[in-house]
Amino acid sequence: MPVKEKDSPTKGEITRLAIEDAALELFMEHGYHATSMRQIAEQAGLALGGIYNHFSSKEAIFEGIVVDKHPYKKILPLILGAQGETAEEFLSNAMRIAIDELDREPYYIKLMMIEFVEFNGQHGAAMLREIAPKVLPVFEQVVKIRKNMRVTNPAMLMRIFFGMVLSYFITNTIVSNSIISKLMPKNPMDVYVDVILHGVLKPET
Amino acid sequence: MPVKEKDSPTKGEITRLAIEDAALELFMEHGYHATSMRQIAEQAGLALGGIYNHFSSKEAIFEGIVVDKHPYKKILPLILGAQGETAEEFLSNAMRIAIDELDREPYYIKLMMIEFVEFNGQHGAAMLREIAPKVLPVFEQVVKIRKNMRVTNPAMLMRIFFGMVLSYFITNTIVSNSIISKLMPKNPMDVYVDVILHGVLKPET
DNA sequence: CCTACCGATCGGTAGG
DNA sequence: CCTACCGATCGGTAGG
Repeated sequence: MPVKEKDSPTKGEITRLAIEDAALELFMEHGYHATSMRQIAEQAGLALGGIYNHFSSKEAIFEGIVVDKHPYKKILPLILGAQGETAEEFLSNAMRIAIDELDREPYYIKLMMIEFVEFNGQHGAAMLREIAPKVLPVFEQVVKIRKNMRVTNPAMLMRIFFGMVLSYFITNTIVSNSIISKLMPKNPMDVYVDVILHGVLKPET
Repeated sequence: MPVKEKDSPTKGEITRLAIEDAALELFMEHGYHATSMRQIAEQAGLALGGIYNHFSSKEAIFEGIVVDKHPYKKILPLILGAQGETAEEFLSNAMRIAIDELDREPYYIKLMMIEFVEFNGQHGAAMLREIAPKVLPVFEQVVKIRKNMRVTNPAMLMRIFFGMVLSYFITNTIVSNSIISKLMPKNPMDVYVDVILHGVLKPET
């Protein structure tokens, strides 16, 4: 008799995951509409019809990925564990953690952009409704702990933080395909973190 | 005899423009691959086959739009004309001009993202090769005029400037579809401009 | 610039 | 989970 592990995935779960992984890879490369169900099936190692035992449609695969692969589940605990003494330390650490993690698994940024371009942000708004209540308190804490902040609205601070990470990744992709990458400093991430904290100007002393 | 205006567009040019405008609208709504040549033809008011008198393929339409509709032609002169006395004034003005213009014609941000998602940034790198030499000198000037800047690398400053504008728009779209828009300040653009100049922290005085 | 057509491929399903 | 199939639609073209 085989040992029955409580949390070992069933065969169905394995196949479902294989389909999601295959689809994710193809979506990343070509976007949603340019990826066919036949390509996904082949990449996942089963026949076209087999997919429909696990997902009711192509869009259902996309939605499954958006939910199952969301990186905030991994990133949020890391950020919560990385409290610094000052708000400056905390924000700096948090931003590095987020960028590092997304650098290691860059798929999600692109997934968000696919959603934006090919679905007009339908799933994105729903996602935000789920995540915002969990992430917003972190920024409320930051604003409360450190009194002398320029940005005191927690939602706005969250937006700037998130937008900054996004902007780092998009410009990073554009720049790395270009000759002007040679003109960049070696540590663009440090510069980004520094700018969000202190701005591009030196204070007038 | 009809008066012959030197710069009045020919009938062919008018049709070509109508095709580009129709395609742009559809690309904005559904992305590239989800838009069909038949939809473009219908929207432009001609038969499918007629398109091929003006464009050799669907991708050629996209490339035509990327070139013809590029907003830097409109934005760059405005920015050059808006010199402020200090670098702070100049950067602040430049960012407002760029955001205002892109707000009035928001198509281009989305076009860039379509390019990123569905073409993996192929045309984007080519575009950058053309634009960077014209825009980079502006930032070189800024860095030269104002000595006490935190970011002294012109290419990096350009990247941050461009990324900031991008981040403003993407987060703006996400937020405006969401309940958390109520939590935002009334002037998010002012906050954005302030942050890029001075950071989220107040200086330690 | 349109009509009528091409082969290819699409998402999805029936039946086993 | 696969085989074989469906109708619909795709980008593109020939011929006028």
